[in-house]
Amino acid sequence: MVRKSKEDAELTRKRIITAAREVFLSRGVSRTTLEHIATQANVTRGAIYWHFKNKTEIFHAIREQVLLPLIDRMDDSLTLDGNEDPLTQIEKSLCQTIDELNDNIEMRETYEIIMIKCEYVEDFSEVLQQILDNCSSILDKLVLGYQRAQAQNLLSCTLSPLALAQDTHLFFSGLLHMWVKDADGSRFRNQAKTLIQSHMNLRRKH
Amino acid sequence: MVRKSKEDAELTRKRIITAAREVFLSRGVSRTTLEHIATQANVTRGAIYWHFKNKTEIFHAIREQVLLPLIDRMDDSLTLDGNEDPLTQIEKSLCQTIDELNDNIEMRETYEIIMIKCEYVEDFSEVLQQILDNCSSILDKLVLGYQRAQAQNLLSCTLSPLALAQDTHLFFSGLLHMWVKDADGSRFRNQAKTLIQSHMNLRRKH
DNA sequence: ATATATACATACATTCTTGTTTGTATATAA
DNA sequence: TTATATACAAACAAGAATGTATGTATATAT
Repeated sequence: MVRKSKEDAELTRKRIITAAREVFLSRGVSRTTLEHIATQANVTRGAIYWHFKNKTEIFHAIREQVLLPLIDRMDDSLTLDGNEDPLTQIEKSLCQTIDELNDNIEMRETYEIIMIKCEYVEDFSEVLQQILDNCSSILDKLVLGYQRAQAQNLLSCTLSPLALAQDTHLFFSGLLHMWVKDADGSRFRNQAKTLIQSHMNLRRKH
Repeated sequence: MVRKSKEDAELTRKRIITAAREVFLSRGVSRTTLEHIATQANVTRGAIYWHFKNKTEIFHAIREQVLLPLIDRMDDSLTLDGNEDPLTQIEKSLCQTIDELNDNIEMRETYEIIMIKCEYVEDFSEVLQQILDNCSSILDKLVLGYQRAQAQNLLSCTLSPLALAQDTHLFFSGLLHMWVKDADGSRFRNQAKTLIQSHMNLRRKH
C-alpha cells in the first residue's frame, strides 16, 4: 500500500517532524541527513521530499511548532494585568517559562537544538533576526511591567523601567542558555527559580 | 620548493588556523570542508593533514589561541585588588571584555563561531563542559568581588554575594550572546557598556 | 465506474568529502 | 657530505549525501 488518506498523510508529516527533532538533537542539524530522519520516522526520503522542500524547511517547521504557542503564552502572562503586583507578575512569567522547559519535552528539545545544535549561516542566518525581533517584543512587555511597578512605587532604585527591563532580559537570556547547556542540572536547572527570585528581589523595595 | 624551515612551517600552521577561523565564520563549522580551509590558506589539504589530525583539532586550536589569554586577563582584572572599590572593579572587568571583543578581531570571530556557528555534538560536546567549568571559575571571582563589596558596606541590598555574582554572571552571559547575535550593533553592541553600568548601579548603595 | 491526483517508495546520476597513499625537494642532523 | 626526517603537494579510492526522475497503489472526485 502506498497512497494514504489525508489524515494519514498529516500523521506522517508529524512523524517526520518528531523524528527530525530527535535526530537533530543527537547529531546536530548539519550532520543529520535526510536519510537519518527518514529511518527514524520509518519512511523513505521520498516521503520527506513530498512533505518538505529540504532540511531547512523541516527545521522551520520544528521551530514554529513550539515557538508560536510559546510567544502567545509569554504575551498573555506579561500583558494581562491580573491582581498580582507587576513585579510578581514578571517573576511568575519567567518561572512559567522555566516550568514549560521542564515539562514540555518538545519545547525543551527544540530550544536545545536552536541554541547549541544549529549553525546560523546561510539559510539559517535569518533565524537570528527572528530571534532578535522576538527579544524586542519580550523587552517591550517587560518595560510595561516595570513602568507599572514604578507607578505603584514598588521599585527599590531609580533606574528607568527600560534599564531594568533590559537587565532582566539579558539575565533571562543568559539563564536560558545556561539552562540548556547544563545537561546534568547541577549548576542551573535545579536552581533556576531561585535565581529568578534573587533577580527580582534585587529590584523590590524593602 | 617543498620542504620549509621550522619557522616557515609554524607560519603555515598559523595561516591554516586563521583561514579556518575565517571560513568557519562564514560557512559554519560543519559545512566547511578541509578543502575550503586549504584554499583560503593557499595550501593543499596535505598541509592541513600534516599539521592537524582533522577539523575538530583545528577548532580546538582556534579556541585555545583566543580563550587561554582571555581567561588569564579576566582572572587578573578580577583578582588583583587595586585601589578601586570592588564594584567598580567588577564593572571595569566586564567592560574590558567588551572592549576586547570590539578591538580584537580574532577574539570576536572566535566568540561568534563558538556561540552561533558550531553544533555541540559528538567531538564538540566536551566543549560544553569546558564552557561550564569556565563559568564556574568566573563566578568564583565575582563572588570574591561581591564579598569584598559587602565587607566594605557598598551594597544596596541584602542579597548574598553568591546570589549577586550569579545574577551578574547570567546577565553577562546573556549580554555576550546578544552582542554576538546583534550583527548590526543597533540593539546591544552600541550600548553594551551602558547596560553594564545600569547592572552595577542596581547594586550600589545610594 | 473511471480518471486523476495523491502519497509515497525506489532507482539513478552527480557531486562532495574524507582519509590515505605516494612522491619529492630540502632543512637539518651526524 | 650524506642520510634522514620534515613539510608539504598531488593523486587515488571509497563512501556519503543530495536532488530528481520514475514507478505505483489507492483515496477521492466526478
